[in-house]
Amino acid sequence: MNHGLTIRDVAKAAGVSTATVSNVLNKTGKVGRRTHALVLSTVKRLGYFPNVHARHLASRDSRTLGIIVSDIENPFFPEVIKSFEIRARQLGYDAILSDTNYDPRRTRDAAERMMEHNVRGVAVMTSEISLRLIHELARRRIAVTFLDLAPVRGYMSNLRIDYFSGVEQIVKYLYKNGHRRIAFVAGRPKLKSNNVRLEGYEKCMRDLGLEPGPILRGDLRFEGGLAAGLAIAKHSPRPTAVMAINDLTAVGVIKGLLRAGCRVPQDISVTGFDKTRFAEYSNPSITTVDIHRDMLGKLAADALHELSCAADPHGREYQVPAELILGDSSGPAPVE
Amino acid sequence: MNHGLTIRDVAKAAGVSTATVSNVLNKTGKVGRRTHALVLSTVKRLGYFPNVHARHLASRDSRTLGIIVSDIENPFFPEVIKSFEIRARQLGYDAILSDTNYDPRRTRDAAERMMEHNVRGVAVMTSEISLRLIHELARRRIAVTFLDLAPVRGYMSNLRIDYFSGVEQIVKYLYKNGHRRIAFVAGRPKLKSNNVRLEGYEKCMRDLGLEPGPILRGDLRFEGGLAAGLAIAKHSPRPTAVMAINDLTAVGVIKGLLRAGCRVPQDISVTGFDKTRFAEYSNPSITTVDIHRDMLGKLAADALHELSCAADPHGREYQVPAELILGDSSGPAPVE
DNA sequence: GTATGTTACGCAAGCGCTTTCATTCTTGCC
DNA sequence: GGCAAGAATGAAAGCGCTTGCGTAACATAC
Repeated sequence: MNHGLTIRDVAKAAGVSTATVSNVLNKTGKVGRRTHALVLSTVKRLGYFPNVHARHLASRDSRTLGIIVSDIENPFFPEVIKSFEIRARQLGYDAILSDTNYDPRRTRDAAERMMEHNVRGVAVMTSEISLRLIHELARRRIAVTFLDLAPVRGYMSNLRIDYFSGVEQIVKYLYKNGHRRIAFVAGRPKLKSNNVRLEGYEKCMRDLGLEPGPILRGDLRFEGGLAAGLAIAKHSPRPTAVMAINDLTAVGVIKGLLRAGCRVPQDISVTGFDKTRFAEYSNPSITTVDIHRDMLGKLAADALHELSCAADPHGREYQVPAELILGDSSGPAPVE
Repeated sequence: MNHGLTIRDVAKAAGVSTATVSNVLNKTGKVGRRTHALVLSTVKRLGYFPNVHARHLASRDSRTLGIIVSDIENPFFPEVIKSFEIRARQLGYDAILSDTNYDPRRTRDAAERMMEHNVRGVAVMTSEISLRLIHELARRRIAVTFLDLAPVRGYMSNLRIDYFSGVEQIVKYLYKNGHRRIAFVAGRPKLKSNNVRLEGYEKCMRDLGLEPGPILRGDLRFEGGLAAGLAIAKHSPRPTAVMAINDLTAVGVIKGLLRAGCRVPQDISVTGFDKTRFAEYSNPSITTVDIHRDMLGKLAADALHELSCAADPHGREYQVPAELILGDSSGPAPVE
């Protein structure tokens, strides 16, 4: 299947040894100026590209980082992936991506793929991963970063999004605008990041002397938001504000409310979370929380680099701030 | 960097040769039942995973397909990527993804990455690729599929989305609803797929005895649509319908129109293209055209598989149909 | 001129696997 | 029981590259 040139072809054409070509390509600085230039021009003239597989095998180092996400179609991930890849490349790594589609079996496959590729590290951005796999990765000394999941250990770092602060900012903002009955549309009860937000909401409400609720079930998607929106419109007494677990849910909630004849934000304010493009492009645009997804990908790559290079790796916790972004979906509570 | 087990460890533990282990793992059928089972259980017990790099090197076959997209954050791509990867895996390939961010230099990098990885084939889903690179790929006998771009040749197939039919369906639908002044918001003039839509619009309009225009410049993104929407609202005589080059543009157009005090669809109908989630989740939801992105990814993988396996490869043209999807952003033309 | 240090380069081993081909083991049959 | 044919297994070469080490070439100091 390989119809390309080998390093030997280049060496022969340049009249040097393969070692010299290799040294030039890897910039080890062991080659003289003249030879260096000669080799480089020969490489270019022939259109030679080194074979990564051979390179990785010989150097016993894949210089590859992996990223496992649960759903590339979830607007949360593309930006994370992009910044991860850009940062990985800057650091000299190749990056490979696996999508698990929220399926534990495919998460297994993804982790195995990472092991087969002998990656230096892998950013696990899904919660469907089993403890067994995590141990397997640790056993092979593959660096790992998690998202709001694991305690830090030798080869494992953790990226912690400050969900609580984000939720707190929303609740306080709504409170300041006169809202007292604030509903919450939840996501998947099994997801830790979801629960953090839900619990944060409950705590903040109580701290302000408000009774949490109603709390509706969602599914992190448009459909769940839609159903919740329809339900909230009929709820009595009707909440004056709805906090949705994420933007997609908020979009659904708004649609449901509009369909039920409620105006947003005049009758009911709605907030989202995550600052996806939906928040900006929605009509009305959505008040949401920016959790800096681009920083997330970059940090993950940095963390993996650090872990995999350290002689005595020491997992760290990275904190990613959350920031309230005001949109047109929220405003003062209606006078009663 | 490699702390894993090798095939030799497995062979030793099972008391067989490495050749036998390899034969078991590759299911060549040359190994007896008893030995087969023994090896398999040993592999499992030890937690062994073969090293892809060594495997690819030795077999001279990467069994890898690549996909190059221009922007993973563009909602057009994630679904394509996903179906591509799923299909590739079904066919026994590893899939690698590169994002070019619309940058010709990064497109170069991406193509080089594909060569370094010795991929069997690559799906090029961006138009920033140079002829030189295409030739380089052909020289290495790497199968290629393009999106509405290249003529088919030996190692190259083409996926053609039936944009014309999609545009035609929209124009006829609007015409039937009484619209006579139909504006168009274009994308990037250099993109062939954009021009096909624009020219299709002009032709359809003329065929119906209508004068095309006004034609506004967009950028395929929200911002361009927003500007166009604001401009159209002031246009005199005001169009009763706006066809946007894609959904994101349509979202912007709607926002612009609303901001300028036009109601959608009562005053002006708006249509999009591509059936991204934005179309569905927008308020109002957008009348758009489904170009079956999932089919696109799957077809690309199939096409590459076919090309790379054929003894005498023969590029083909694959046709992907377009389908009108009605939303709430369009309706009868206002009576004048 | 020899001894010493430095730089530039080549030799060759070997990364973990596949694959060819030779060898050994079964099995059936006369 | 002996033998050929076929099935099962192993030995070893080699994929394209990196890298440790050795050597040649040259400059410098005595």
